[in-house]
Amino acid sequence: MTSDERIQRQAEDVLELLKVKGYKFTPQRRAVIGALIEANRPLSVKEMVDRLRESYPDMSADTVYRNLKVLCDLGVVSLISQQGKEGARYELDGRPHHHHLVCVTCGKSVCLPYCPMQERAEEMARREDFHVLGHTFEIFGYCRDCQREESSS
Amino acid sequence: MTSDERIQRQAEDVLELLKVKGYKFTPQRRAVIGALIEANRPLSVKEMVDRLRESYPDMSADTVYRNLKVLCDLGVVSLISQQGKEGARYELDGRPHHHHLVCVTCGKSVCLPYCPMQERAEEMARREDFHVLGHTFEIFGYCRDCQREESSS
DNA sequence: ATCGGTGCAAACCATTTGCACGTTA
DNA sequence: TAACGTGCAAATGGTTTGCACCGAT
Repeated sequence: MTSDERIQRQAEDVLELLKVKGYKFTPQRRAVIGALIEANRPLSVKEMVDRLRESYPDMSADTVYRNLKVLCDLGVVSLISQQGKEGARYELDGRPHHHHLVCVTCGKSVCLPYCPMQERAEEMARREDFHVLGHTFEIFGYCRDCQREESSS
Repeated sequence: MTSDERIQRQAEDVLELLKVKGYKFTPQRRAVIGALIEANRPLSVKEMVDRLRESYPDMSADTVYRNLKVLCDLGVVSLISQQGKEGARYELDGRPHHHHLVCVTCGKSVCLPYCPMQERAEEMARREDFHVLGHTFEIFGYCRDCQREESSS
């Protein structure tokens, strides 16, 4: 199974899930899902809106927010914690658990197929009577492109 | 050296650093530092303002923001990435490197004297030509108190 | 035809900024 | 007294909400 095939299948899964749960199909909703699939990395709302407006000039940010909320509630999209203030980033779930490298300059993030969560951390949480829901792990710094700009300026 | 002594000494270090760098001492600035020291855990700006207004009823949020910025620039305070939207949290640096347990309900966070950052992650970043500045690791879930409320409601 | 979804505009909220005044060094 | 720091008020920017209309089922 190629990466494209996997992604395509996932798109179908999402659409199927929406149907099952009684959500309607609208071009906008389809486009939001499509944007996340095509990007294959976390996108900020602004990035999504910019991309989407190429095909749907009237696409409004609220619609993107509302659809992201629906997709998060369905568990097919995850909110990546926001480093800096460029707003939140979202990515499609369903791939193996992983984390991110986040650029502090441009905000772009790339996937890091690695997870540092370990038994030791779980146990420390337990000791605090803390009911663990999940965790975040992000490495931040300058991405390739922003290092270039740094040094050339 | 007790924990109190260490903290006290750190307070002096901070004040000394401010003097060296040419910053002025104001009651507000002193109070912001004091609040972080007393809390000994990450505080949100709102929490700080609430505490500070007990002694300085006129304390304004902008002053807190401005002082936090100064302290961050000096490297004595760190911004903890914000889980959810209750605003950012800040904590005094200088203690051993650690991470946090963050409650998704009340936003409170407690320190986790553990760091999962490992050579493997560093290397993956290097492979991406990513210039690492730092990292975040947070475990989120329900704290003791909020579990109680969950079950009793 | 019904009800969910959309765009628009306004509301919100954390954070930042401009400005005139007060305070520290 | 010369900056710097402060409070206030207004601006900013991401996100949410109210509302009337439109389109999917």
